[in-house]
Amino acid sequence: MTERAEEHTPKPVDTRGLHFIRAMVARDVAASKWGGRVATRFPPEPNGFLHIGHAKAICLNFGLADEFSGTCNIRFDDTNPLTEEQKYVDAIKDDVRWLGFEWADREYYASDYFEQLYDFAVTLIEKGKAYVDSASEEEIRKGRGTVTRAGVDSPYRNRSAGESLDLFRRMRDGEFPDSTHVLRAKIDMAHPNMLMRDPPLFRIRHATHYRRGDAWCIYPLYDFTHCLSDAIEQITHSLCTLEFKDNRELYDWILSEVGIEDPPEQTEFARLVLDHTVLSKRRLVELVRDGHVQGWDDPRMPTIAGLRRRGVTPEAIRAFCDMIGVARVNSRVDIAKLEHTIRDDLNVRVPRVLCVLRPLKVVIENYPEGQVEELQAPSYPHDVPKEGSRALPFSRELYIEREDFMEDPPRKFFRLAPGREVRLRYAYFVTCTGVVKDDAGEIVEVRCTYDPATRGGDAPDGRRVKGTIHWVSAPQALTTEVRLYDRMFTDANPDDVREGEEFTASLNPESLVVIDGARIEPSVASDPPGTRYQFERQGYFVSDHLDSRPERLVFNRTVALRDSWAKIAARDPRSSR
RNA sequence: UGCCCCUUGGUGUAACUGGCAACACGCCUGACUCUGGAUCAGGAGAGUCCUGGUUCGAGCCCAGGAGGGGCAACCA
Repeated sequence: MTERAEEHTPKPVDTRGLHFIRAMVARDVAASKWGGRVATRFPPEPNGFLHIGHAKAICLNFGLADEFSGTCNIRFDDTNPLTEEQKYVDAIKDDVRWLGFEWADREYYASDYFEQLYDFAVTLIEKGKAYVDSASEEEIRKGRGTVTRAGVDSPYRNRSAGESLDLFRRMRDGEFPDSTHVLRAKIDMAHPNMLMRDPPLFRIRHATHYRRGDAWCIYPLYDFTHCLSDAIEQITHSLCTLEFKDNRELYDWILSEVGIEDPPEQTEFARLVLDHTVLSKRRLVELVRDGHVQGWDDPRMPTIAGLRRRGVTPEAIRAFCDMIGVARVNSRVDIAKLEHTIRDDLNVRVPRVLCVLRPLKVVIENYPEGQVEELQAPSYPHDVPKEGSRALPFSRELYIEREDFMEDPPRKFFRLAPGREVRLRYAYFVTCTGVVKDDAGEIVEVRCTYDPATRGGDAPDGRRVKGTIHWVSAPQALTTEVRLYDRMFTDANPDDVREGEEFTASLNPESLVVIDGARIEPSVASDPPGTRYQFERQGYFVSDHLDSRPERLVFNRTVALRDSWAKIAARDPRSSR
């Protein structure tokens, strides 16, 4: 509960269960603060791709607007011509829309406010609250002092408003090279908050801006731009991450000095930190630049584009953001939560299909050679309220998963082994009669017999089997490439490294395992790229929207299924040997 | 050696103006099952960073301490 929310609360609002920002907004609305209006904004800088941390901010800002019948703007915070590009604004808009949020015509750019920002700066100079400093960057940095020592006034600090005004105008006119002058707020060089020690407001940058071209050669800095952009757009609740906490004092100072009425208020929340990945732009850039991944949309990346290519749905991401909540505590979220929301969503959404990742040939000795029959298989399990089915060809030669057969099985292994009977999903019961090995002793073929009476997968005599395994018919199956993605880092916190080590030290060498000769049932042949499936007993997969071709399907694993057998095997060495 | 923020099961959060710590993820059992999936039922796991204080009563209030984080770009 914040002090300011409290003083505006005429009568108690039931805020139980709401996170602190929703509670604050609920109180503000009840108290008719800002006339009961709620206006938020999502303000990315177009200098990179959005990641799941941004998704948290997007869900928060757009979500609040929805919940309180308010508005949420998208605003590009584009005040640094050196780093920003149009391609990033396009990608960002695309990602926000994909996540399911709409800003209608409320698309804004800080760079559209340059003129107004300039005028506000003039106001400040005239009030004696800002001055042009002609010291070098080096001198200014030194003059700022340290966290434990006060800074010292610049020799230019007391120059007249008239002189500063003149200099500022000439800065704009392009008379001076970069870094020769800078406009600074005049606050207090001994302020305990470093940000209040006469922060720079406008700097000279002879650089072409991706939107404004060469119209400007002075550019406003974040602290000056952000609060005023919020004010211009009449934002009420300006939400940002914790590291901007100290900036709030400056935010309020500027709005107050410039005379903004009913100013927006900044509230900070903890940014998302996710296990087994990195979310800082710097780190993400390094991964791309150094070739550890194939690009910003590499399915291992925590970017929206990466998650999307990985097969994650926007609904899953939104559910995840709901689940993790919003608070002021720096915390680290278990990636299992993300995986859970992904499975939870995909489970009721996507059709089931049979795909054998690592094929092992099976010959059904008593099945007529050359015969092919079609078996009907439902696309969804009974507990998923969806309709659909497809035909599965069955023949004498099949493929099963290599790991579903063991010549000498351990305890609790319910799959195929010599003498054992299992069910081929949707098909028949088969019993293993033997194996064929190559010269090296490797099993290259499993021999079985089938029980024709179990067609469809049920035994008329009520006989039961412990295992059901997936399979495909060898002649009809499609050979595909399957990319198995896993968490990008083995360490929960890649940045927590030993002396002299890079964060890349814990890069997971198996974050991508490419399987070349997987076999999938033919029913998927003509589905469009980007179609999602559950490969039964394996996980959720999506056909890669860039690389998958009708003649060469490529699938990405979104997330594996929960695997309690793997847990048993890992826990009990005798079970897995 | 300054200013600011934070501290609740393994993890993320909740607990209206103080009233016997709840939910989710994860984990473990069992049931069910043509996915070792899903579902269902049950369970373990914190006494709320520490020490004092106020109070009939403190996770919530007060004091002191400890630990974590942010701040010294003409980045955002």
